[in-house]
Amino acid sequence: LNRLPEGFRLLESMKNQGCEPSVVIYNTLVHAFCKKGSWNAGKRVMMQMMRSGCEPNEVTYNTLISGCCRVGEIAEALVLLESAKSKGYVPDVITMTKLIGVLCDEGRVYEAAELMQQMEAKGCPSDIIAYNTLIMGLCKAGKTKSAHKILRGMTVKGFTPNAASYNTLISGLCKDGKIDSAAYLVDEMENNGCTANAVTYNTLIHAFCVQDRVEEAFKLFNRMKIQDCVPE
RNA sequence: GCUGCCCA
Repeated sequence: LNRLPEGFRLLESMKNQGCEPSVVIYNTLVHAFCKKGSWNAGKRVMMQMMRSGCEPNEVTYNTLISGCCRVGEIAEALVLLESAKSKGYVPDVITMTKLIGVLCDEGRVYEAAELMQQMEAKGCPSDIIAYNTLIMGLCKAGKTKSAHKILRGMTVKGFTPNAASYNTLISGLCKDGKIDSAAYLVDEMENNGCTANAVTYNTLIHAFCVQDRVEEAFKLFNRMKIQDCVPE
């Protein structure tokens, strides 16, 4: 990583020899900077590649947007998203999910939900993980009720909630002190063909213990053994 | 050449 200047020098000599660096080479440099946490250096590389007549592609944008998300630079990420869109690029679900997650972390859940709406409207299909990320954001914002609504809504859109979906909501409810609703969700998840796993039980057992409801914790512990789910 | 989710 301290050899980035060398990379630049190499780039220069390539150009001097009339060998134009490919997009992939530029992207590699952008990635190196982003991994280091300096998206702005990455952006400078992008500007340089444009100056040399090499158009950034989807990967360039995905890399830079991810780099911004990694350090919580939301404003810049959104700017990049716009310029990507203006070039007709559709960032992939993974990049979008990172943005959604980072927006949620900042408490900007509403914008996150909107972003997801937009991508679906664009025919860029979201997926379970994107939904789970949003559900988590809603839980963190204390909106467990909306989170539950989303979880039910995703079924309608053809996505089957998985264990992580339910675990996220269960965890959110527990942190909100609503252990009983959380425990009830286990039934709901199993009625929907989703098996409770070790994370599910861990979450609930921990929550019951914290509230000194040890007998109930034990009940779950036994149930988990009956389902031969490996305790951690 | 980029790559996202659940408890502790």
